[in-house]
Amino acid sequence: MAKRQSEKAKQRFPCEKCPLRPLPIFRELRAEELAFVSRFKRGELAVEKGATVLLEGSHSAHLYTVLSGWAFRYKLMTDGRRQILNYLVPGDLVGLQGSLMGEMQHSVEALSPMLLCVFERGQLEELYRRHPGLGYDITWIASREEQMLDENLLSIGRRTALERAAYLLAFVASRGQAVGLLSSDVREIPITQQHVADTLGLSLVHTNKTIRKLAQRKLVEWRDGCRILDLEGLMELAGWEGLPTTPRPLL
Amino acid sequence: MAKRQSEKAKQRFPCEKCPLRPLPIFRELRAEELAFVSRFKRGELAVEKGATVLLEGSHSAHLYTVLSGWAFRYKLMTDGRRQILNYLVPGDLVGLQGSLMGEMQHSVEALSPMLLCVFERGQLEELYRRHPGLGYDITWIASREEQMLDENLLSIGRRTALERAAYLLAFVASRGQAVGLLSSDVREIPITQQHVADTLGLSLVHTNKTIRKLAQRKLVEWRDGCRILDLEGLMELAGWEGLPTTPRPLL
DNA sequence: CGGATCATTGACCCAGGTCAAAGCGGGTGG
DNA sequence: CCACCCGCTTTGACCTGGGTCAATGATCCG
Repeated sequence: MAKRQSEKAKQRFPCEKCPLRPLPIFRELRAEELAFVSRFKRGELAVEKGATVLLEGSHSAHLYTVLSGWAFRYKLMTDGRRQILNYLVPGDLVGLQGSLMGEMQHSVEALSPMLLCVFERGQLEELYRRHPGLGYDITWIASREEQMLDENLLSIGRRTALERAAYLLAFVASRGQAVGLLSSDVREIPITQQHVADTLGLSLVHTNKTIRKLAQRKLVEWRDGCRILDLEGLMELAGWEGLPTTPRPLL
Repeated sequence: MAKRQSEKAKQRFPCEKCPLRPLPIFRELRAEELAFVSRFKRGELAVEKGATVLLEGSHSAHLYTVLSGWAFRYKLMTDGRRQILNYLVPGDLVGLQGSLMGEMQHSVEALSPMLLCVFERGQLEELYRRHPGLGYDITWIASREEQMLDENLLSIGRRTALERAAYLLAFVASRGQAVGLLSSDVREIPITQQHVADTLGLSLVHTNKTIRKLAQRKLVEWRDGCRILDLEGLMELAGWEGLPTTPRPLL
């Protein structure tokens, strides 16, 4: 029943048949809102693994939603120290800060091949004007990001290395799972130990030794990225309750 | 032309004569928006130093704006470890997360006597519907909080103890200064070294030794709270550019 | 005067950092 | 098919930034 793509095929996934929307975690949009989002969408952008989606200091004219794949947000210090701030999975907004405040204060890099829905920054105000409900949704999404950052801050500030690592892997796996990035087919989170180190504020060497301990406890397995063996075990070790299950807005 | 206060005098600062609004950092509201905010406001709440304004896990029916005073947001782990997430100064929104997602995921405590403007959570949707511009402003504020958290995360994750302390004090001082909490009269930030420790993810003892080093360098002075002697020096030590100076929305 | 709350200091210890050197595929050019 | 390189992981040896414990001051307040 797949509709034949136009020659240009800019949009392989029109919003009306968005593969994400049917997922149970996403709140349904009203018909007119969906129609608006659909017009709001400028096209799709495919990026390769390792590509920089947005660069700190830039003034991108665009705003994105992740359609598929993994990415992460990070900041660099002038001497090269890197801090990963959060991970991005399908349904997440990319570049909202830049859209609201002008300049990006962090960079975004793809962890895997990705597909992004492209929106125009300038039309955000119209979105708020025409569909306040969508504006509310965007605030909701920003607020949820804030919550995740709070928890990450708690983690880096107050958890031990082992707890931190357990928390991070449980967190990323939960988020991936919620949007279907992890399944019985695909079980790996596409990150390296360097990513983990730069997220947890640890050195690469110590991160390796810490992950090794998690592996000894049969909580994870590390071959070609990270595979979670025992999500509950990780959560318990970290003292983490898990993600809220409330349905969330999309786009 | 001042209107006589009613006997109850719930509102000593009606929005029209808000002492904050005239400050140069705040964007001006249009007349009808101001009128709406004014009706949106339920009253004022005075809390004492040390009081808990909002508690993690609660479902407050209210949303606040800080009118005067200092506060901080924090999370606790079950075993008592505390992580301070951010500080609040006049103009900041308190409890937005709770309003959007239901349950508060962090607590808020007053660092000094405070005055808060009280709004009703349930009316948020109406605000978005009737005044999309205000909705946009709220998203802007949430996004700015996100930026601050990003920077704090970088700090805890990648800066040394000395850099972290310098960053924190410069950061809090800058924010206080921007809204007139610090002046030639009042020069102290009302925090204890325990607060600093719980913000930076350090022990109290080490925090003390670190602050001592900053004092030796004549960057700060610690008598009865923290007094900043050399803001530029702190910023340089931390490798921090300072707060954006763009005008921000209020309420 | 007795108790609180904070700040300060010294002695000692350990989690995590740094340095250095291997492993271990996978890709690629010869 | 082999040699070599590259990106990533793993391990060991050693060191240090920051933690823990314990005690002492300094104010303030009732």
